[in-house]
Amino acid sequence: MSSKTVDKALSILDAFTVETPTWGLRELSRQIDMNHTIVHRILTTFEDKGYLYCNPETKKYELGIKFIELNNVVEEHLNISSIIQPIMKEIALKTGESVVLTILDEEEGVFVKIVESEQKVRFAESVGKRSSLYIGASHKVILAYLPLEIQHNIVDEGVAHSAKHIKSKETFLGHLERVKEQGWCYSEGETFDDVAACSVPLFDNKHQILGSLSIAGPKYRLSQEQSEEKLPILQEHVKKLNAILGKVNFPSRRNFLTKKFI
Amino acid sequence: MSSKTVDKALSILDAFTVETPTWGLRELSRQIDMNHTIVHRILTTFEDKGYLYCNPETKKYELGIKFIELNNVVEEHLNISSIIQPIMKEIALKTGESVVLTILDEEEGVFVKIVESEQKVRFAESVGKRSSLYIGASHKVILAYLPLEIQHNIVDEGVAHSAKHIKSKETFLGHLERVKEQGWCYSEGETFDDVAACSVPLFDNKHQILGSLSIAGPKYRLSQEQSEEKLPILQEHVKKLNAILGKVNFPSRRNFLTKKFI
DNA sequence: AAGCAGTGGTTCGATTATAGAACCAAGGAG
DNA sequence: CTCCTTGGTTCTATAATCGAACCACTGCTT
Repeated sequence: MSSKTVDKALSILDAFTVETPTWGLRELSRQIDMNHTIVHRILTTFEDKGYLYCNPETKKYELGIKFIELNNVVEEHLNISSIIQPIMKEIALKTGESVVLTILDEEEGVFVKIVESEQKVRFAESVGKRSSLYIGASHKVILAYLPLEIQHNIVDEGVAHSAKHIKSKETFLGHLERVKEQGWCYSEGETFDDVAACSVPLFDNKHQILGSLSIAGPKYRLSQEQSEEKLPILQEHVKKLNAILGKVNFPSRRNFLTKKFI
Repeated sequence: MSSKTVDKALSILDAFTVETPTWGLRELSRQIDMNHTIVHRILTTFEDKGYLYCNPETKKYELGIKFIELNNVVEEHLNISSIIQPIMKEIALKTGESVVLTILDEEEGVFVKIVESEQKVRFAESVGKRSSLYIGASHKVILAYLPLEIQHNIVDEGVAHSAKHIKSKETFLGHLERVKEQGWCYSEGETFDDVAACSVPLFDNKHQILGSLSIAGPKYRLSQEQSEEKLPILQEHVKKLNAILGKVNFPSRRNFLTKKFI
């Protein structure tokens, strides 16, 4: 049993996105189809607690600095800035490309950290981006190490959305099989047009997939051949990283696996 | 009027800190003195909504990847990665020291972004750190531009906490006055032992203080003389930044000012 | 192996916080 | 001035919450 009130409160929070970062009271209550009284009460509660900020001039609400603090709690707990980011920086330096850390969160992949190369291609704004596992090398390499049943479900979902890079369910599942065999995945223009990526898997201490590390750059600089040249650098560092992740008990987020089958 | 239930839910969230990032059910309900039933209901609601993750082995709860997403919404809205961070990188490159962005949030200062120098001094884990305005150059330079009444309150607070760098209220207020006159603040070993910093103020489009930008490094490398040599670089870039912030209408977080006096 | 103390989690009736229509006051737009 | 929309408040029927008592399980001690 879960709390109706808190559930509503979190639905309200969910409305604050990169696309719509500020909301007026009436506007928001219309959007989520709730009485404005309750939206008002919840918004002021968030504000009192420092979770939202209400601009006194526009009377519009936006997410508070609190979320920068909470983000840090998560990053520290996942050892991102202490362990993972230094390795990402090294890879970025040696390959000259941006490095992306993707984490499996329930049935989706989230870009959790991006270390940009010196070259002027901006990815940083994609941190926090969440998407389904059938699209992009960073996500597909994760999918390749998940149970077949999950793969079927997610590929079905991709087919239903008529993803242009999926020719047929069978060929795509075969592709995933090869990805798992070779231990890496390359893709071009799937998540972003003109961007290519090469990804390798990350595992926890029980050898379960928990995410991926990718190098990403513009297509013209990161063809399949070029990325295969840089692959050994990526693999070498990820080997180190996986050895560490196997010890520190990185908290993987894969409850959907256990829950689905109970 | 604010929602009792949501208020409780947020108090529960507040328990998840860098120091105590995971909680068991009973443990947490004892800590915040709430019946474990209600804590359980709220925790599962957060979990259902992806805000918390429950480790199926330890049965302990921790903050979810969701907060990385919400952090990004805030950072994008504040133009941090698009506008501020590039300028911070340039300053870090030219001065060779780490650069810290501090934002005034209600009556406290929060380290919002840190760009580290190549030198091996780690600050990144301090992102999200929140503290009172009487300590550290980054915070004091903000305080210096706040109304005198606020300065009095906060310095009183510092005296009450017997902060070792405050000799007397009067000399400290005089110090703040000089900081405001000269437009920058230097400090040594206040926020962290062995760390010195030099800070300049950031203003919004109505010339109200909204934060500060600092260079920070180990004392031995950043004496007052050395930091004054690097000050022009900092000032030059912050001048550019302030010109931009004056246009983009950076959402300042200073409601305590307006609210206090109504 | 029985007993105990600790977990996480659930049930259900009494209690209490919430929901939402109706209401202000204020600010544009015409 | 009127109309419309805004943020915000009031008040009571109603529905969600509270919390004692409960279960099942685990690990420790006797």
